[in-house]
Amino acid sequence: MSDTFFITTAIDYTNGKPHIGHAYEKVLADVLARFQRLAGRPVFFLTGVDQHGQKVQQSAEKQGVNPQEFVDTLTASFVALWDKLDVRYDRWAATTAPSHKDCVRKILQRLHDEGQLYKATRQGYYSVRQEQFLTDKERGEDGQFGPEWGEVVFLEEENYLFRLAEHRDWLLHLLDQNPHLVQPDFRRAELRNAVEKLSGDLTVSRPKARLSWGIEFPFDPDFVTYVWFDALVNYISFAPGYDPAPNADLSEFRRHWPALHLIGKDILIPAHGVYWPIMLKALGFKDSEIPTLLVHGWWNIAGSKMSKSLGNIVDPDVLADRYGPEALRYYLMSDIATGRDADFSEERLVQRFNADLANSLGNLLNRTLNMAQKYRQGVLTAPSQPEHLDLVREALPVEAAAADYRAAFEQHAVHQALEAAFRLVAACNQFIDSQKPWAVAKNPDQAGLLDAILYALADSLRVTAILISPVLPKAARAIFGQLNLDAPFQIEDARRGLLPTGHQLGTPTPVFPRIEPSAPAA
RNA sequence: GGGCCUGUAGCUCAAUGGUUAGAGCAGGGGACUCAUAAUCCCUUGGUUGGGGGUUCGAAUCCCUCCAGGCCUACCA
Repeated sequence: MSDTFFITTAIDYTNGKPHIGHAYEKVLADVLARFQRLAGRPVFFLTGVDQHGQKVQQSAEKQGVNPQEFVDTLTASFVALWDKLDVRYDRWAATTAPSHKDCVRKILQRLHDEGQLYKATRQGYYSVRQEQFLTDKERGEDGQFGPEWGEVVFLEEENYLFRLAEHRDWLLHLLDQNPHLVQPDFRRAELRNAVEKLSGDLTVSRPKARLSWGIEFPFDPDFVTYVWFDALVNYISFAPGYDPAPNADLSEFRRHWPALHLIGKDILIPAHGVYWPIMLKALGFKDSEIPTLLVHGWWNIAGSKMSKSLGNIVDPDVLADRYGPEALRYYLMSDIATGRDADFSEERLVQRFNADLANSLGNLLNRTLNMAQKYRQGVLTAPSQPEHLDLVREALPVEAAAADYRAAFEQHAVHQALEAAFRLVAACNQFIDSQKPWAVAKNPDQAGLLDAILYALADSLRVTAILISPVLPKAARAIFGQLNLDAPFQIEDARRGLLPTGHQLGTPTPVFPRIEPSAPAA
């Protein structure tokens, strides 16, 4: 069992610019990774891009550049966006990297040697224009292939196949024995149904004459590998210490593996739920080394799927520029339940930012620091009287919030974790209004009470900053700055009473300036 | 055609078969002045998609229909 939290995302296909779905997945992975770092666990976060394949080859030809140039340009736009959104990964998986190609070839060679790959002839109808085999799905009402396919010819083609079907029962058994392997559980049910129907093996090659932009088979230069043994393999080829040789020393690899694969619901079946575990099994992975799949939902636009043809693509780059990267991160994490779909709304992004961040948390920080400066020159005194300690303990549920927060994160329920953090914020605002520190300040006899109130508020803000830090790392750091703290964030410190008497607070500057509704909209 | 998921307040979501279905936001009213025209209090708002059934009791379990989504399949 590994001690590292190894998280991966899907690697994005470099045939178009990143959209909001790409951004959501990477931010979610980043947030889960940051939470684990906060909890003191070693983290390895792998993400990247899938650069091979026919669409890339075609798009590059259309632009008159070579495929590598084409993918380099698009890859740069992904890298720049993750940088802008503060997605902090540990390694970048780009499938044209020599080390990756080398690993893929070794895996293919090994599976070939062990009889898991075989060559077979396939025949069927082939669209010359689309450069793909057609199934009966593509037939129209009249049983004919429509004009969109252009010239359709009957073709016979040799290809390599991977022995998938023989592992079907193993996979069924594995899924039944390890319910946690696919989350949420309704996705597991879906996958199980699909596995039960599994029949036939998997084509893993394309003849080079038809597709040149790919990894060549080491034992047959007439073929390149087709997506599965290229893209999926990134999870191990870029993992620390993996070596596909049958008797390799995998001790370093095993300190990291197995991974938590964060994927979208569109690629669970068949790629990640069927092909990938069976590929690993064929490579000698034990049942306990099969990775967990965390399947997330989609952001719809006004109830319908985001798609190029509908022209409703949401550009995360534009949103980050318009509202700030952290406003976008907060919206993406707070307004969807992990695993479910949600509706994307720019208006709602603004609403949530203003309500939660500007009005509740930002204003709390501001009013707390202002009062501390006005009444105590920003110097804190820890409460000592039992009645004050009791008052604060009863009013501000610091430990409960932290506990709920952790429990939510263990289930990857980021939105619930944020809710827990904001329950503490709400309690602080209520506490201020009920205690009326501005009135207490007028009575010198109540100096101890005022100190206790101000201390509890500053201390709670410290805890809140820690709790929001996985989602809002920059804002959390800014809050720490105004509290005059520079300690690293750690979940262990999410408990009350860690500020020393005499601690000098800083002065307030709005961390979350309200977004005015009149601001330019889409 | 088969399978799976979803449907709860205007919006986003909660409710091991068990008080009168809750919370946040939005809407309405009020209070306060430390604060980013913020905050706090009160409040409007529901045939839990429809219809049957099981039960002392159903948002929850069963059947059926409707709407949306996803997967899958060689009927014509």
